[in-house]
Amino acid sequence: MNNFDIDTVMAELEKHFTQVRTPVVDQIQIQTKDPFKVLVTTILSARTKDETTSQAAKKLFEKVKNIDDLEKISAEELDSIIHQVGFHNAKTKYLKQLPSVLKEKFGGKIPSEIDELLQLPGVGRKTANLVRAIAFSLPAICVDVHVHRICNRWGYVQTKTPYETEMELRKILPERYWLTFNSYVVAFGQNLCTPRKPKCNQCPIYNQCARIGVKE
DNA sequence: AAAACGGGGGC
DNA sequence: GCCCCAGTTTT
Repeated sequence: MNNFDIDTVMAELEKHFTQVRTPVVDQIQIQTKDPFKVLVTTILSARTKDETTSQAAKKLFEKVKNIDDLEKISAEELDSIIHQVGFHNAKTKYLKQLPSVLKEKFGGKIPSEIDELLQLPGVGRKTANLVRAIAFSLPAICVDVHVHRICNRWGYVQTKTPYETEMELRKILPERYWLTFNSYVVAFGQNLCTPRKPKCNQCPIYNQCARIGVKE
């Protein structure tokens, strides 16, 4: 039934989903690993499509390249640039608060620890972990809805909340997979292992999966 | 624990 | 038109 083996699963995910899609921050990362840009992009990306986030971020970075630029830009202009991302009213507010919080608490530098990142406006656990992983190449497990759903579906964890999933994965997921896990699982979750009607008949790891909660 | 925030894309 | 969505904050 459930022959779940994380090495087999990761090998299959690498084989099938490396090229499919990467998080928007990875697209930005091609150009820079600048923690400021990674942080801003990641805040903008919350529950927003990558393509939309990417367009807004690129436009924004033409005018705003660092904390000082962000401090100077007016809320109106900022909003006009990022209006196409979802929740832009809240995100405009967060970005306007960001420079003062960074300067007062962290000496104007982007912090790399989770507890520090969580003090920034608009940054929750998912964003904090993603910034830590992408901008600083430090161990982090980024749990979004895909990771939470799929790890439970596999039977790899049995958890109620994304936070519990993160804590459990910290214990059982080999650290060599931490940086890539989210990208692969998200690509897998978008293309095959969708919330409803997953394409189990096409799944390369069908025999690894407990299919908990899957209606076929 | 539940509601609120929001525009974009698939069908 | 309707349904879904790579979260975080506020009530």
